[in-house]
Order: sequence, then C-alpha cells, then structure tokens
Amino acid sequence: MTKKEAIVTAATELFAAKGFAETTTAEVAARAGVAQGTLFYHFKSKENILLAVFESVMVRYQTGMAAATATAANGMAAVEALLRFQLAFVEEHSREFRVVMRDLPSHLGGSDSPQREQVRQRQATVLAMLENALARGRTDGSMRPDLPATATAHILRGLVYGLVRHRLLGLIDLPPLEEDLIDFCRQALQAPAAGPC
Amino acid sequence: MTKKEAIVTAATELFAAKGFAETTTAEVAARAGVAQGTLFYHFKSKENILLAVFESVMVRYQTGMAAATATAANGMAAVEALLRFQLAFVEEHSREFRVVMRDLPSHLGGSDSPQREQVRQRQATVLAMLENALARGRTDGSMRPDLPATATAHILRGLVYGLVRHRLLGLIDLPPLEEDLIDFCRQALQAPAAGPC
DNA sequence: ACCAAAACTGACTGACCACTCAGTCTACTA
DNA sequence: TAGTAGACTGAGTGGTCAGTCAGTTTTGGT
Repeated sequence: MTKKEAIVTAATELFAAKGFAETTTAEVAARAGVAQGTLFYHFKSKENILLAVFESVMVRYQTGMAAATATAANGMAAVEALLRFQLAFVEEHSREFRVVMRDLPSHLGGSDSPQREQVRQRQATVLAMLENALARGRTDGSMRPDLPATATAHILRGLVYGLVRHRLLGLIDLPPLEEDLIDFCRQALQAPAAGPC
Repeated sequence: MTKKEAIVTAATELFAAKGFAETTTAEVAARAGVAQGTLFYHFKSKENILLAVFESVMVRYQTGMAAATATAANGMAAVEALLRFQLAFVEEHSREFRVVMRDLPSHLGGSDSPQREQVRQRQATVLAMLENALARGRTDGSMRPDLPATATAHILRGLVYGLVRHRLLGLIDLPPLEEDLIDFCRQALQAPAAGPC
C-alpha cells in the first residue's frame, strides 16, 4: 500500500468513526504512519481527502452496478439485481458510505466547484443505470407499460438512499428489509396480472 | 419575536445558506440583532442552537402529520395524506429541513447524549404514525392483507426521506414527483383487484 | 420607590488546527 | 559517482472562533 492509499484508508476509518470535522489532519497522518506534511503533498486540502474517499468507493460501486445489470434476463430482473447489489455493497462498505453520506454534503464548496461537478456526474450515472433498466422492463413486458421511467428511477434511487442512510446513520435499528423492499418494488413495478377472465 | 426566537430564525437562515460549520456565532448574533453573549445566555452551545432549529420544525411537522391522518376515510387514504403532507411541508420549510438534513447528523455528539435521544424519539414517532396507518389499511381492506406493517413503514419513511433529501441537497434537479410517488406507493400497497372472474 | 432576579452586553481569550516551507531522503539515470 | 527529480518530513505559524465573564439594563413584584 502506497502512502497515498494509506492516507485514504486511515481517513476513511477516522472519518467514519468520529466524523470529518472532529478528525484532525494530525490524527490522519499518525494513523496512516506518515508525516503531516505528506497529507498536503498528496492532497490539496483536508476536503480533497474526503473527496478521494468518495471517488474510491464510487468507482467500485458503479462498476458493480454495471455488472449487475449485464446478466439480467429482463428489465425487472435488472432492477432487482441493481437493488440487491446496492444494498449488499453498501453493507459491505458501510464505513465509506457513512463518511460519504454524513460529511460530503457539508463540504462540497460553492455550487460551481469542480468537486460538485464530479459528484454530480457520479449521481447522474447511477440514475441513468436505473432508468435504463426501467425502460428495458417496460419494453420487454416485465413491467407495467405505463411506467414513467425517469420519475421511477428517481423514486427508486431515493428509496435505496433513504433506507441505506437510516441504516448507517439512523438512530433507530432497522430490521432486515432487503426482501420486503424487493417485494414492495416488484408490486409497484410489475404489470398487472392478466387474469384468465 | 423574542430575542431567543430571533436567534433561532437567524441561525436557520444562515445555516441553510452557508452550512453550520461555515457560520460563526458572531454572524448569527449580528443577524439576530443581539450581542454574542446573548447566544450563550439562551443556548449552552452553538450545537444547541442547531438542535433548537430541529425541535422547532419537528414539533410543527408532527402536529401536521397527526392532523393529516385524523380525517382520512381509510388506511390507504391516511397513508396518502401522510405522504402528501410530508412532501408539502418539507417544500414549505425547505430551509429548516436543509439544515436538519445536512448538518444535524454530523453534530449529534456521542451515542448516549440526550440530544441523540431527543432526535431518536422524534423519528420513532414519525415511524409509528406510518405504521399505524398501514395497520389500519390492512385491517379495513384498503391494502393487501399480507403487508408487513413495520417493514413497510421503514420503507415509506426511507422513500420520503430519500426523495426530499435529493430535492433539498442533491446536485441534480428533480422533476415534480408527488403524483408519481403516490402512484408508486399505491401500486405497492393496494389489495390486488378482485377481478370478476 | 426599592430591590432582586432575569436578560442582556461585547470585549476578550485561549485552545485549536489546517496548512506551509525549508530542508532531507530515496531511487533512478548517465 | 554525481546529478536530480520526486517523495517525504515535522516543527512552526497565523488566523479563527466558541465560549467566558464582569458588568449593565430591564422587568416585575411589593
């Protein structure tokens, strides 16, 4: 592990445990086993370390999502695969997501900063994958034909995000919800059963 | 308006516009038209001002939610009323919610702080209202009989939270989603149409 | 009018911490 | 071996800001 990677790892652990604001650059340096100055050799600022944590996890997230849809038999299966992947991935990388969800929004700088644009791009990509899967399901008949793809993509994204956030940052313990969530979405999305009337 | 109220109002505006960390107590005092010391006469710390913003908005939020369910004809209508109320209320109080969503999680102190407990209580109440409406709908036949009330309450809460958060803090503009959201939930919740077969 | 308590003031302070910078070390090339 | 570019160091610093406190004003009760 290079020192740069060690810094991101150490920062992830500390930010997740104590929060961004409550973690000093001295602590990050100490845990990473580097000098304080090394942080600022590799990163322009403390906030850029936060952004690196985000980038590092989002690259893996999006790769996984793309893989999840690739093998699905139809649109509905693709959506289900996306949902399952997202929930599992977030569970597995809970520390990173904790940091990203709690601290990133507070530290994205002005509305025209390049950091904001970078994050916006990532979000748009996630959204597009959902929308594609939905459009596919509408076409191949595995979902209701009147489904509004864009709006539903936003809804699904909000749903996953809201649940994950409560699991990671919430003060209330959530029961396991994966299967209930999948059922809920399937009910909402699937074409009405063509009963043999 | 008392000076204490003026402080909460000023803090809400500044926190919403610039964020909690980037707002100094001196600025809050100046905008509220009081001396710096007055802040600390009324509030133990800067974070307690943040908590006051939260409390102030949550009291109104919960009162409104209770009213929304009271007049509903059945469980499904109650859920719909809750969803509509939540979306409308957040829209109307977007500044306060922006602050609460972005900055509160980072500043809740240790896991056993009284502040955390206070927030937890509020969240539990919201959840209970949803769960009640769902249980009601399952009983009165306006929803699927096999609906898991607790899990679904969590899902609905996550859904609203996720969407609202993207609207208030997200970097992507959301289209109006109220009706699509209601439709989505209705599909997921409603009893399968008993076709005349 | 008098008093006491509550509300309020604002100059001050001390701790904190992100970031700097002048210099050292390491690895590679010619 | 000398040269050099990139990686790394860590003590130092300057600006910031939450919170304090000794004193003043306002309020309300008798």
